Amino acid sequence: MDMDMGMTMVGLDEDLDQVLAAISSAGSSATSAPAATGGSSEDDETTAATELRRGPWTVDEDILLVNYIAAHGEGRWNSLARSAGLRRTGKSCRLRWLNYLRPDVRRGNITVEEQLLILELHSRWGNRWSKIAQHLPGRTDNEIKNYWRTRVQKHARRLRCDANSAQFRHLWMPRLLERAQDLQQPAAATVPAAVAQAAPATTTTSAPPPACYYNYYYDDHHHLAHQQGALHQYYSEPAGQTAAAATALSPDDASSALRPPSSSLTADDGAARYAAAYETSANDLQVLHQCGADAGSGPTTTTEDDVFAGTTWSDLLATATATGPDGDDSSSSMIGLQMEDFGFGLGDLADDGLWSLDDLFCFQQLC
DNA sequence: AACACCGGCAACCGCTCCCCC
DNA sequence: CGGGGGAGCGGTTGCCGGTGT
Repeated sequence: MDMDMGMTMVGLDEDLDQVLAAISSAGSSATSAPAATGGSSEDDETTAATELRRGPWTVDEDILLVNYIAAHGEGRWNSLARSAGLRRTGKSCRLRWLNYLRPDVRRGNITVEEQLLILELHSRWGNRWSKIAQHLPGRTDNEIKNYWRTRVQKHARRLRCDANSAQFRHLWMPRLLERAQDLQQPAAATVPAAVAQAAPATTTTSAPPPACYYNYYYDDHHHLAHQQGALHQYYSEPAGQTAAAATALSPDDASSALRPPSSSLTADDGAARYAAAYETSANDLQVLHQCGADAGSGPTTTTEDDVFAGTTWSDLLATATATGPDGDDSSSSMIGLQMEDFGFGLGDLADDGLWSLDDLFCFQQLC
């Protein structure tokens, strides 16, 4: 790739900090001069006008783009790029805005609940990343695509099956449900299973998040959301919404470190756990949905074949679990998946009663 | 300490779709 | 109805940082 490696790399949170700091200190003056161009003579300006920049975005370019969109709005990307003084293609500007600078972009770890949704939606739609992203507020198609190509396919390789196959979903979804339940256990510990299953959506999200959640949230989301709120005057997000979202977020790779101590499970315990896991996941997703809807980025329906028209996250996940990957009502649906489907009981699990990748791998060998 | 390898991810490319004239 | 331009989508590339040797 012929990227200009001499320019400042932009792509991490600290770079966004630079953008914000620059905006706060320079104010609107940043819009007057495209610092990235640097041309002083007419010849230079002519050259600058004709040569398009490629590669990583600089802080100055981000500032130009953000300020211009804040003032004039999105759309007409080619003319926007010219008007903003950016030596970028319209496509590049659009991509940068949608995938990185847009105020409602949520970055950071994909939550377990989001992973479940991605897995289910991908089974339904395949590589329709933008369509899948519509049902994950704040996530971009690019992020989901990268997540799928890197992590999901990696897991599939380790399990020696195709990431697109029902076989992989049968193996991986219970694992994700289990993790979702694990991450909810501190808040749900005092709630009887029957009550938890019948509880309203807010039940599992009203308690303060565990410390690990809060740190994650503060570091990766609140911090970012707060800064972006300052950056974009037209963007405001009530603190309560982000706080609610914080309780619903969980680290993507909290897996083994967050496992509870060893426990002995009965078959009934297992069934209850899966049901509870499903409930808490759905509840969390509903909270996320509510936040996203309030921010104007919740699940939307734009096509006639959108099976999730007018649904909440709970409905959405329930729909996903009630219908098989190919639209049937087979036992391959998520919540319909019972341990006996695998031909062995909970007693075959590891000592801690949880599934690990190794567990799954061993099971895979048995199939 | 130096090097190699690999995963994650931002960005680009090519294609298709859609809208306007 | 057809052409042109803009927008969007999915696939791919290549850099960067972390990790292993």
